[in-house]
Amino acid sequence: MARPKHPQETRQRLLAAADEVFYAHGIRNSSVDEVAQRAGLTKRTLYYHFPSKDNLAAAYVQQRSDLTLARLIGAASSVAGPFAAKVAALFDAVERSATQAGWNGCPFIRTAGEFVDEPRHEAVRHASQHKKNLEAWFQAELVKDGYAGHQRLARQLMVLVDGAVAQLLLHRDPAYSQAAKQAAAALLGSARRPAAASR
Amino acid sequence: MARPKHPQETRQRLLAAADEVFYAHGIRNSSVDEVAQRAGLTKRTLYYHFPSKDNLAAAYVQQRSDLTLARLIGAASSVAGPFAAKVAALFDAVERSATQAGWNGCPFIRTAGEFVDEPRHEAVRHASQHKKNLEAWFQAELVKDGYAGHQRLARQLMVLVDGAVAQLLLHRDPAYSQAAKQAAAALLGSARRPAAASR
DNA sequence: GTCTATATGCCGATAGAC
DNA sequence: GTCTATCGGCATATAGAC
Repeated sequence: MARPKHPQETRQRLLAAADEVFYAHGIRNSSVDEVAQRAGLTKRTLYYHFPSKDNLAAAYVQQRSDLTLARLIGAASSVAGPFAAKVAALFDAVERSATQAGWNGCPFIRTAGEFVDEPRHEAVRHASQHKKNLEAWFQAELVKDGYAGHQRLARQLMVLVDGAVAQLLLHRDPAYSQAAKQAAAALLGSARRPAAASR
Repeated sequence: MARPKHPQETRQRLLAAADEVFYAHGIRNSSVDEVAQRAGLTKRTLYYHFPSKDNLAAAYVQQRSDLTLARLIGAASSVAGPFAAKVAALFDAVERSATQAGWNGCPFIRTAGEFVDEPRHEAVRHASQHKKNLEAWFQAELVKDGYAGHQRLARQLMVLVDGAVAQLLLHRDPAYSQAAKQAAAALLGSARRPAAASR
């Protein structure tokens, strides 16, 4: 077995292994043995770096949230022009991920579903917070572009994104993300900026 | 322990118990002991009526699908007038369910998430089929009302329904189903019937 | 048809050596 | 810091009595 000298490296390796295993099979359906083995370590070492499986699961969701937010907002922000164009780019990024091998749905919705009988679980709280963070970014961009009804529009965009992901998981058919993208464009189009509408 | 004489009654009782237990905790996170105990029977009797836990899980999802479709389509159909009004009633029915104690999200999305590493599982197939059945009803109603683009509109309605349910599970806030209902109204309004638009 | 009792295996977490 | 070995519990599924 490999024996890294620096504890932070070992911790990161365990987190990377947890990400693969938990995302592939679900948290409750994975064992800490699987995670440790994937990291090339033993269970006992895992428990040296993490106090419990629940704590490891929470760290996994938190790390996923950071990476996912950076990827989604990055894909949207890489496009110049109005907010509607950025939203279209975000839906395209979602579709690209979802059509790749190994894609297994939204880890945050899946975590909320897995631990529906433990709503206070730290992993569930991180999952909810992730969605709130994306919604807050939507809202800030809508305000920046002068949209009226930014609160409702941001909620509708969240509904469209998560609805598209749910359908993609159920049917594995990109037609649903296309439909969601068009719905987002229609909603943003009909709720034009008041400044533009009054000119 | 109660000893019903008719096997069909016992089977139904086990199915009712499975519905409660599986929906409350998830399928993989429930034991057949829990289900049998909830039914007032023993595990051995459960295995007399069902060949395996997987088979029981599939029967649970199938039964949930029948009841859910009847309830949703019934709530929509109880409203007179155009299809848009029926859709609004459907979103209201979803919100009423979701704000009741014991509501734990969409069992079909949750099942697809739980068994994401077993996509051929019978329970997963029933869950996908359930969504396809609701989408087919949407499409038939859209055709009946003379909407153009009924295929895309039906997909968008599915995205909005499941997106609303996902947000309701994550945040337990009916503002998201309200937002989804308004988005559905806006999409149906801007995609008016070609007959009405050309008159 | 329903029961008690059990086979067999995996789980999360820990003891103690080095 | 990482290892080998193990504890106690619970899982699905089955044996055999009545």
